[in-house]
Amino acid sequence: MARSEIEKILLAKGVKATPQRVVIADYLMHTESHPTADEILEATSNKLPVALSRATVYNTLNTLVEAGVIQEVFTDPGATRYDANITDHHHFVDVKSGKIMDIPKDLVPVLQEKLGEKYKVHSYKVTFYGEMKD
Amino acid sequence: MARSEIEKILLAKGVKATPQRVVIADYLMHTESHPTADEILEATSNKLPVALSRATVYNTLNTLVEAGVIQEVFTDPGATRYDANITDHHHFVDVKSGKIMDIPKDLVPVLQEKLGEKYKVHSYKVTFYGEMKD
DNA sequence: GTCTGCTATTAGACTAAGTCTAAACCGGGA
DNA sequence: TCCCGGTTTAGACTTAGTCTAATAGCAGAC
Repeated sequence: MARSEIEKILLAKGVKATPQRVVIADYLMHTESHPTADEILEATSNKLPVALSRATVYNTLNTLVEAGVIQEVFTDPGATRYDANITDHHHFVDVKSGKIMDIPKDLVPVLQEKLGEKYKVHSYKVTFYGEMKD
Repeated sequence: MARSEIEKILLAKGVKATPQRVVIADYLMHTESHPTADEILEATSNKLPVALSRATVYNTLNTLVEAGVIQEVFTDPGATRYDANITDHHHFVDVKSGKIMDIPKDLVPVLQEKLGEKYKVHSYKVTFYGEMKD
């Protein structure tokens, strides 16, 4: 994904494409991992003439989440993780390595009507815990 | 559930039944909510002649989780929540109030074999987000 | 071009959740 | 009784994340 592509995505979502935002979005869209804010800070700081501030990383991540460019992932305690895969999907956590894998939505049957009348379900997330076989 | 019942449960799980532990387990087993450590601290502090220390609450919760007496719930960022319902079950988060409801396991179809050969699933949790109808 | 005003970025103070440490406190055996 | 292990404790510490107030930078008006 070229740099200008990312600018287009940001603009299309109503977010001004500043260098800091482009660098962070670029990093997230090219990683398979689900990094924390600190990992993002470290990974992106050498991509700009001046290192990003911690506050900017958090500001930017929150802005991108609100704009629907990225998603937050809550699989475990501690740090929030971020995911540029904004299609509706689930997660698999490898309990040995802590690695998180995306699980396509269509592997899991539709669940929202399972709860019955009392609950109006907006969305649901499945988190699998286990081990990868290799 | 009588106080002595809780002592029995703790002992059966190999945990010494100190007053602090009994009070915390007792509170968790009698609440429908999914309290945070701070809420537990506040709710239990008047149940003993001397208020519990924060460290004790965390120590105890971790001990009880390891012993399988209670479960941790990760539905949102911020504080970890605790649940004395240790049967396999899922959660519904009311996005308006933040309240968390238990969803019995049998409302959700079996999912562990859906991922195919590559993944060995130990467990999975479904978190529904939406609104309660009243 | 330059003024103006808004938004973004920044360093660093601050808050909140949780862990760690070292000391004191038990309670059950020898 | 004394000892010894586990438990509790206050408070220091760590870490994730927010807030604040100042600065930087850009886009439009003139």
